[in-house]
Amino acid sequence: MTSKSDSTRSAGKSGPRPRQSATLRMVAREAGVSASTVSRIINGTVNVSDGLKHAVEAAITKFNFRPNAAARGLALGKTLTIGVVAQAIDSPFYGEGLRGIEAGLRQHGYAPLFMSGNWHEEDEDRCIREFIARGVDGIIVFAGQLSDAKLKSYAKEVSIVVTGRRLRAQGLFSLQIDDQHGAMLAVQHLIELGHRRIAFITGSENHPDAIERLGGYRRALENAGIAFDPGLVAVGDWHEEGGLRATLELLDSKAKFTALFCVNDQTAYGACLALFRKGLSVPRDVSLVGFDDLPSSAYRLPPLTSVRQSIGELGEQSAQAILQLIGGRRPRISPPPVELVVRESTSHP
Amino acid sequence: MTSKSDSTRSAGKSGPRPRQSATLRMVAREAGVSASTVSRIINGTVNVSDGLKHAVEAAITKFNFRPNAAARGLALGKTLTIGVVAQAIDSPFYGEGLRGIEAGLRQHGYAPLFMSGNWHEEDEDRCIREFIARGVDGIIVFAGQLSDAKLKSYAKEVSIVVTGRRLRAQGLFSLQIDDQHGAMLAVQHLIELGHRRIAFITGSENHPDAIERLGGYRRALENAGIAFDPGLVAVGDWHEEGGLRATLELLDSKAKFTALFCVNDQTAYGACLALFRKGLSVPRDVSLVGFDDLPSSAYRLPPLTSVRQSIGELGEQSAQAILQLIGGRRPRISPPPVELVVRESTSHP
DNA sequence: CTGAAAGCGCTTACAG
DNA sequence: CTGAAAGCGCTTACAG
Repeated sequence: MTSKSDSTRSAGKSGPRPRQSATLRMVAREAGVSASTVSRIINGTVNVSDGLKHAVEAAITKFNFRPNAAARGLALGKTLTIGVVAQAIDSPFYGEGLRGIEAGLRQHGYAPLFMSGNWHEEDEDRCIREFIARGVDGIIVFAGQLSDAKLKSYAKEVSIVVTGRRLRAQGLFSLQIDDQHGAMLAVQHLIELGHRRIAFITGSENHPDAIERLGGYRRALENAGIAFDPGLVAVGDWHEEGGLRATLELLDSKAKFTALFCVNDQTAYGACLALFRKGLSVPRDVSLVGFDDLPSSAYRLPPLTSVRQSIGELGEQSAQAILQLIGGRRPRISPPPVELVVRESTSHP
Repeated sequence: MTSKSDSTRSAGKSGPRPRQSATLRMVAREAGVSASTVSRIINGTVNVSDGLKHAVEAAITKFNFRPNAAARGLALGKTLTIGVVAQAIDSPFYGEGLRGIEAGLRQHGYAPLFMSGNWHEEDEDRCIREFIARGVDGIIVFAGQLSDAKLKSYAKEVSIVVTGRRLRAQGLFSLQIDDQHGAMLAVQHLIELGHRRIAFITGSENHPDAIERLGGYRRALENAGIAFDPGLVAVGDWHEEGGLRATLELLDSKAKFTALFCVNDQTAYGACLALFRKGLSVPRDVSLVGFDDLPSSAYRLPPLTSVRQSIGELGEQSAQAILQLIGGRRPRISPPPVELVVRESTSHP
């Protein structure tokens, strides 16, 4: 960065630290046995006398020995690592799912390797290749844009669990929350309150979750004998900004509505601000429902009615599923239920 | 889970998939050279004729070869992996930093291994041990509770970059945002608007960031000749809930204040709801300032004035720093600046 | 029950 | 420039 001579000089001062942790051999010598024996004791693949066991354990403690993961991985052909294609590691919504994955894996000695797919097919593809190169034992694709075909093809090389779509194939398991049902709960709630003109802001038009939620919206209307009006649907971007923009569009279009269902909470946050800017009050002028039930949603003004999906649980289930798949078992797991959480952003029209 | 015979049966049907990716040897044979040569070509440690190079590249493409990371790690003594002790992988604030780390590392062929420390000394400790066992090349401790002594001690085994505190030691580099300055910006802004009775809600009492921000608050008051009143300080928990509770306490205590500075945005969200519940309006009755400038803060009602710290940039810098440290260079990096973002939650008293 | 040996897939001095 | 060989640290049939 600065002058070359300078960086060279400081390199001389503090060179790279040697990684000189203890090895199996050192422990074995200390305990007076062979490396094989130590290995077997550590892995519990043998019964030994208490004395020996104690001696080995003492040596392990003394050296603070922990088996080298790379060596073990190489010998075993597995790494106790699961690659996780996270779409956006900083998403307020998905984060909880990643946490669930982490928790679910840890119980079994596995650790997740997270990489961001950025909702971008190419990036997700790169992640998966990288994971395979790193020899992960399995991969969890937490939502995303990858084509079903590609996923199936990778599943021939490595076990894969994918969330957010329905897909069956050898070595592949999918787990999906019932988006359509969730959307129906939201819209039915509005209908029960007496609303007839209910607008909807979707995420992106081609996203499976968005399609499912739109489907639920339409079905709920239909069940109530309310005609679907395309003029009441606007497209956002899953974020606050899109919600703001889409709501302004809806408002400008002069379409009349007394309630607004948003494809997710972030969109609803944006919608809220748009309504505020136009001098409209929630829920007095417009009832508002989101989807996801983000932690913050209970603290909005007013607290937001939303559809809760336990994404954390979905993460845990994904972890279980991939472990079962790796173990050669076909997972039998059904996704966590969705549930409507009624707060103060909805009322009678 | 279910009946034993059942799970055994399905195991028979779809056993664990073999990981049979190509090896160096296969590529070498295909290209008609030795494994050494292929290795050298891949690593660019040799100049070869174009013909040979093409032959090898063709073989690599044909087999879709990617070097086995465990083997390479074992041979090289490094893994191209950096362990990251994230406190809460699902935090709306820190997530952006993790993303920055990921981006910063990728540019150099490194990948992060994230684990959650949960703001819990024991967990953080476990993470670090696990990382060392996995042979990571370096560790980034992204904030947390670990004692300085422990950190210094680990730094003898592996290079460490830690954020959120100031600490110097061999093999260790720390990076800290200027919390005190940020807090001063916030409080000065309130003072300039004409506020004299300014309350503060802190996070946890012993957290370094909280202490620094409290310090900034006090200094700004002092600079303006306003006496510090302990009755105007309440303790939250960094989350909405604590902000809500602390604000109610403040309100119930009958302490008079026209402005409220919160240790972070999530706390401010909670405060906002508390004020609303008490029939107070922001900013008419109380001006409100947060800290962090979460993406959602621009979409609060009203949009929240906050102190922005570029946590994403901090993540990137941490990545650069750890790579430099590993390379034996002493990092020269100064943390990203803080900046006040004025929105609509503050006004004259 | 336990040890010596081979092997996991790569890299890199060491010789040609 | 290129190959054969040794070695990274572990696990696990294979013999005793």
